[in-house]
Amino acid sequence: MSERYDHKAIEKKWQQRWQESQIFRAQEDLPAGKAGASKPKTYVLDMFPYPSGEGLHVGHPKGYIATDIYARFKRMQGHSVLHPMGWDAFGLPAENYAIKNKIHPAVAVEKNIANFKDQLAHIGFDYDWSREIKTTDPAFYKWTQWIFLQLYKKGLAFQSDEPINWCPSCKTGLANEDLNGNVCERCDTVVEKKRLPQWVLKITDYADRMLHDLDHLQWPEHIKEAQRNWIGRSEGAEIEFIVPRFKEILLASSNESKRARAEKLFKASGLDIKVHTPKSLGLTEIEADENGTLAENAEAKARAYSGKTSLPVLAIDTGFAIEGEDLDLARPKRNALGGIDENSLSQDEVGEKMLKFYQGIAKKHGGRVLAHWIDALALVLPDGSVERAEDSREVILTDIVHGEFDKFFPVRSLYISKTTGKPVKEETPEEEIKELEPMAWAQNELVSRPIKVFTTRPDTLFGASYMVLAPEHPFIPAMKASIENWDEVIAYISEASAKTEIDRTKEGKEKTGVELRGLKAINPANKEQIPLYVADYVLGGYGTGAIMAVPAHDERDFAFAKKFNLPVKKVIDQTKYLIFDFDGVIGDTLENALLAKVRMGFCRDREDAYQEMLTYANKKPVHIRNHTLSPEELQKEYDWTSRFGEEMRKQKIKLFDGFITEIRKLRNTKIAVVSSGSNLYVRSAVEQGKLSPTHVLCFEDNHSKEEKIERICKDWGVSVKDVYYFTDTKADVFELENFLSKERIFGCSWGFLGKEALESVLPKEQVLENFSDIHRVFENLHTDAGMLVESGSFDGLNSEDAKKKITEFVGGKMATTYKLKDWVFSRQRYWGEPIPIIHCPAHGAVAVPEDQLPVLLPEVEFYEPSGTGESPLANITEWVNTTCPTCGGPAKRETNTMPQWAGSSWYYLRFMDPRNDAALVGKDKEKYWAPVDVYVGGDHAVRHLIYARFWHKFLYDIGVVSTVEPFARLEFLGFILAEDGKKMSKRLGNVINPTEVVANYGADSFRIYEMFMGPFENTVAWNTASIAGTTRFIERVWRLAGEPLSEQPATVELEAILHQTAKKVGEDIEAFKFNTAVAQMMTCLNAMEKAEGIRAGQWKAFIRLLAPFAPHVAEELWERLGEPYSVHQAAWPQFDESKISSGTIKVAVQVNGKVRGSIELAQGDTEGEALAKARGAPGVAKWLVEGREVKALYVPGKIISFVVQ
RNA sequence: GCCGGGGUGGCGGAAUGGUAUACGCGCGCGACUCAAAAUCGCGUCUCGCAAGGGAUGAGGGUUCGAGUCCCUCCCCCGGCACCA
Repeated sequence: MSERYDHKAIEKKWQQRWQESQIFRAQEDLPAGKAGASKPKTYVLDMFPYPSGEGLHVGHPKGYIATDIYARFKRMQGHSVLHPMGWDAFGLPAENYAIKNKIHPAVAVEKNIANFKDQLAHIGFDYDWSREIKTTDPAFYKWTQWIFLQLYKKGLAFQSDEPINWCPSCKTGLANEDLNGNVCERCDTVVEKKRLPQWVLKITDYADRMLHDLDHLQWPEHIKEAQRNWIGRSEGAEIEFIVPRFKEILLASSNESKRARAEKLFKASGLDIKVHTPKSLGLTEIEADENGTLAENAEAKARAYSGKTSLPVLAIDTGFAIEGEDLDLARPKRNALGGIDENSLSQDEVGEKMLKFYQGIAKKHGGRVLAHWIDALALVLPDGSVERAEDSREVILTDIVHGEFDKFFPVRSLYISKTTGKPVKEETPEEEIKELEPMAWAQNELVSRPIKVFTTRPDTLFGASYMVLAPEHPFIPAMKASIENWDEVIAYISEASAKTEIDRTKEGKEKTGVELRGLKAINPANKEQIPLYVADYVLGGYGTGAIMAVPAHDERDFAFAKKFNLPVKKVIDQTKYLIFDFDGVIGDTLENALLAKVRMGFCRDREDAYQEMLTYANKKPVHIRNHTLSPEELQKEYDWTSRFGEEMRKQKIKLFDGFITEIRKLRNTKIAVVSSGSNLYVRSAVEQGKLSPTHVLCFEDNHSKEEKIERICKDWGVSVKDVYYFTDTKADVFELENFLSKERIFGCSWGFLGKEALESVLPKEQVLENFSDIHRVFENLHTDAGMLVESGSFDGLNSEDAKKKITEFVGGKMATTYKLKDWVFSRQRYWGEPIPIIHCPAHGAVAVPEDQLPVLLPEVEFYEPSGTGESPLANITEWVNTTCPTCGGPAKRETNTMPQWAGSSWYYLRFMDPRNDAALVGKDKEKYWAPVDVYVGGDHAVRHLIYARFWHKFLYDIGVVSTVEPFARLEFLGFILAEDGKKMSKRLGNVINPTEVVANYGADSFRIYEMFMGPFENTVAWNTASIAGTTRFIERVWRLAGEPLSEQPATVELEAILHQTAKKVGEDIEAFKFNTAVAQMMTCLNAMEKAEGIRAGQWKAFIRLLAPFAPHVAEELWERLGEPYSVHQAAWPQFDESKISSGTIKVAVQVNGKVRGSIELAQGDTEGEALAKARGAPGVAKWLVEGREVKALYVPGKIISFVVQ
């Protein structure tokens, strides 16, 4: 075989043969035979491409090659493999392409698909084309529509006209996921908010499950993290703050005790409200003539009259609320209405009269009429809109219309029935009546307005010193009448809404905002009145659109507070205590005493210190650990510690120095020293200013050292009250426990006594044993958590506990919010699946009956978007006009279409059963193939995957699929950049066409090159010059195939390499480490070229290993070896673990950590033999004689290591 | 800012805590050739004549032994980003 490898001819030959023989057709090996011979299955899937007009560049096939290799590998391992391909052909890009090139999108898509398929064909993929699908095929989108209908039936698809993102360039609404920040991801146009009727899918219902199930998926961490980010779950609490509406309130009753009681109750809720009674104001009746002219009155400008009680209802300055459900309506006196007898008139007629009366007053008195006059009325504002009167006390009236009283006058009794819990009725017996809690008074709608906030830190509630509302918060217009600086506020709001979020961010996060003057909120925890602001750093779309601001414990709030000079109140003490038992580290042993002398600089070395101590011992007894030692005993002790204590000694010095270093890094940490104070190390550290203890804990069994401790405290600057004795007297234990009950305490000790003591009073996890623990606990802990201070009865609690307790205390509830928003599912474009809904004037939105699916996308001549927010389909009257499935009456079709992501959210299911007419996937087939075992792709990490997971979980819930997750394993594909390191694009002219590469270098070479470029998930620049390497590799294989095979027994070495290769290639393919698999095959080839001879079995094994990577050349060589077609159906080579090593092992020999030589070890060598060989090894012996050998280490198969001194 | 992943020759990159730089590209030298291409062989981190020494972003720690584990800092890539 001396001819050159003719890749063109050979590739063509086998590509044809594969197609004809259909060997890659996926076959369900259904366990129908039940003989138990069911093959394992593997479903390998690429993210199906959108067939763009640009065609494929070399980056696209990278993933396809990987799945192709994987699929071929699995097939050779005896799996039944599904490896399909299809087209994601709906969507904006296809439509925009069509508009630009003046081709119908359907035509363009067909053309592009043909082009793609042609390009793919040259690379030699094993796709099962019999299962090809495309999302634009009615037989496919019938089921996309079907899924939509199921969602609709379960209430998960609903209509909404909330403002959505509108791209003025693409002329369609977009989902949040379709944006980059605030610009359309397709055209970089800044999106606008537009109110359009939209279909929305309730993806948020699945947020928790999608989050939770991520943990079980074999996906790259960064993709899981992106999903978690996007779902953005945060746990916290919803808490209501109330904003009082009035400074003064008028009670309907003139009962003085009631008045005092009301005032007291308001006060208890933090409301500073003056309560009046008609009597206290000296008001009796309204005085106005029929023209609306009010009589002069120093305080009241009018009075009114009601069926039961005469009372004034016109405000003096600040407005009033009226209590009492028996109060109908504040009415003018009969003479003010022209002396009519109301009873002779109908209610409407009375209304007419009163309307005129009110209008008269409004006209005469500057048009200002205060609320209670008009609680029963609605206001027509200058712009024509109607507003509820009760919210508009200072609105200028141009007109007043009569309204339904009950609807507009929400009076609540301050008394409720004990049994029903409802406001009392007149006939309710006294003993049945229960007064509402103070808070309920305060929360009465007449008295206050609530603002709900979401916070993750309810534990900081006592530190909330102001509130901030998002500019779009509805509270602001609702309270317009009470806002003193309305002009300023409305100016800020309109400015903020004109700014895009990008602008907001660009402005360097400089905080802006405006106070809502005239309003105060009540902090529910401490009843303090706090100001309200509107500021754009609070987002309308997240949480409740309002926050409580805790500047002391939130960065953003802090920045804002600083700018607006707002109080910062610290309520979390982040100080942590570290209890440290120094005596435990440097205990009272001889060794430590000696070391202390050295460290203190009194002695040169240990020996020196000992001599000094010995001199001392000869004069006076030496005390060590409460023992008195004679000089002889001292000598004994010294010898003993010299022998056994060296290691310990070294360690202790390290420990102590290390500890001091670490502890000095700690901030917000108070250090309690456990010490009798005699320890020289501690003293030296304190004296050198390295350590500043704040507390001293004395673990002594009596107070005998009290005096000494106090002296030391003085030296150290520790207050005596911060000394705690730990003795067995109850009082002391109590005191210590008191100190230790602060949960920010950690103990650290290496001494037996100290450690035991600490463990007896601290939870085990708070007793630390080494520096890294200390560091972890003190630096990496959430710095925001801590112990509560200045928080009333909650002082001393830790953040975690306080969260629940404070939330409960203020009547809030624990809540969870998500960043994920419901999926805006309508597109005002032509090229998408029609939404199968019919709008009937009588029955509203009606689902198209399932037997009428698919709703075909009509043929049109003009498919350009209208730009008005109407779909182009709206103009096709013959399509739009239909009949209602419910009543048969005339109705209109929904004209919006689905987004591009619809089809791709379930297509992987269709591949399992692509031609099924009765179901989107047959149950048996689904059970056989699901889930996708390996899913390969890049990009789309968030959107496509989140949408598909959502739909899949829904399909699971309605019993269509049997797995909770669609993609068991995901492999992320790194992109290929152009040779210039930039993204490949037609515009930059740096696109490399795979068809050309294949033509020049061959498909197998191309495939191997793409796999060999680097780790699969890496983004690497294309380098045409480097393909030469893989081309050479293929050609060398070809050439070696021309050599005669050997009849000789295989050499151990070559056999070993082959088994290693079989092992590594298989493992690497499984792990998607194709680059190292290729490297191993190259190594193997190098070895085979150098070998004396290759046996037939070895060569055949190699060809099979190569087959998934280079299917054409492998197939050709396989045939030439006389083996039956096809190599891709041959069995994957097994390896023999015992043959992986070649009998002798080369082992390195280290001396003091440096490699000095290496030896050959035979399989059966014992440790002794190995060490003996190593000692005699060239280059090693010389290093061993130079020093005293103290340690010899043998790690079998790895290394021999000597330590010498 | 937060989260995730990284930082190793001229380049892409290899390395269960065990001889760093496998494999490939590029480059240099040589063989074959009239010559070129192709192919084959040898060499290719760095300082040093050598013995040896030094290098995996910087610094420190643990270990007989660290690219790999721990800590601090710097830089790059990706995601999120005023998310309460």
